Amino acid sequence: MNRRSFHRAPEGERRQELIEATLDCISEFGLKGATVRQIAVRAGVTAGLVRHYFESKDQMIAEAYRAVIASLTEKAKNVEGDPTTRLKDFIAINLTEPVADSRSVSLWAAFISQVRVDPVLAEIHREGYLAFRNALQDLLGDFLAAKGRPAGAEECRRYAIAINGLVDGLWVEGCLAGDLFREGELVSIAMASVEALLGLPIEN
Amino acid sequence: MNRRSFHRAPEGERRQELIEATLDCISEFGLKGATVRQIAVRAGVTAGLVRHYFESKDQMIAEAYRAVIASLTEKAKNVEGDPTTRLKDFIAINLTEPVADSRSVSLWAAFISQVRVDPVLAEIHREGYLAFRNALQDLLGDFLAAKGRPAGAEECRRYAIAINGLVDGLWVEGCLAGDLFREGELVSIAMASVEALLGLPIEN
DNA sequence: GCCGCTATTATTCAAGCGTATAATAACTTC
DNA sequence: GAAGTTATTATACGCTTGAATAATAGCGGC
Repeated sequence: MNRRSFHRAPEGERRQELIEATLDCISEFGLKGATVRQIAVRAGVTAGLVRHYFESKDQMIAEAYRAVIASLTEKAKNVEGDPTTRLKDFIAINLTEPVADSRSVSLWAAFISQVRVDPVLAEIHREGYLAFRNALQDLLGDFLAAKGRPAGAEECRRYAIAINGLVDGLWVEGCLAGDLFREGELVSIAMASVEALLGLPIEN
Repeated sequence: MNRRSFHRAPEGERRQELIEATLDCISEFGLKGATVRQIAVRAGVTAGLVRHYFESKDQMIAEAYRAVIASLTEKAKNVEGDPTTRLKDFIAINLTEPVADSRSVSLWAAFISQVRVDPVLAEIHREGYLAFRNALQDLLGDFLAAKGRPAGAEECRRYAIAINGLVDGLWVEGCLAGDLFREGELVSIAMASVEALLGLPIEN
């Protein structure tokens, strides 16, 4: 009975592979289908290895959630250019692949559904949400100032809440039932809606 | 060894109790914590009874999802009065308890996360989403007509998509982190946003 | 080219899972 | 109030789960 041959991977690399495999399994089989064994198969290793890299399955799940939030927010937070371009890009990025796809929303929903259950995940969620909304709030502050209509913190906050809600809602709808919308339709609706909300054109 | 005494409930009533217990367990322990045994404990019966009322656990879960969608949509679809009042109530109802609470969003997210996994749940989701959005679309058509600005189907569709996204997004935010908002703040933001989107006051 | 370290595999374990089956207690009917 | 029906309980079965343990194979240092 020969053992499988294997490759000893650098620690960081292997951890990342395991987390990626975890996310694959959650999106394809749901949280309860993401078993240690299934995850190991997906990562091309045996189940025991999981516990060599993570204290428990729960801890690995929590790290996987951090990875999801990072991938959902990093692209949107790194927009560059003048305020108008950054606002426009922020909206478009969040409603276009790869941020907007069915895998992402499945992962997002799976973790959201655990926020009430697991305080660790609740804390990770809150941090991510506030960081995202604050980034949008700053973006809006810059945009309004550049358009010659500077707004106070409270006004920016209300705009940020509304636009964040709008973008999130459209993101979910588009991810879950993309075939109900025409190509680029959600971005177009979002752009027009934000213009109406702010009472300003998003043009240079 | 004496058996437990028990009460023979009417079929409809017992089914409903089991579904309600299922939803309680999902919202408190997550989908994977909603085991047949746990659900039975919550319903005050023994585990075997589940299979007397449902062909399988999966079928019971699907019926539970139908119940969730019904409870999320029935209140919003049954608004009454003139078009302006109905639109106003539609927004307020969706952003106030009992529709807006953390249990609801946990349930919603748990099922959403399974839409990719289970085609049965996917079909239930799509029906519910379209019914909800179409109800909103009709509401908007009536409202715009009453305000003397009748709109075609395509225009109403775009408004419905945007406002549905806005309300859904705010609903999720409020349910997950209600403490980040002041009392009535989300309703107020939503109302002002819809007025801006439509370019009309929501007043009689 | 051997040695030592440890990442990885293989195997095992108790607990919990959904489901199947048989016994029985509660209610209906007459 | 006895008989018949069936909703409900109790128990058992085979499988999967997350985790623990022991054996081993890959690899860097010398």
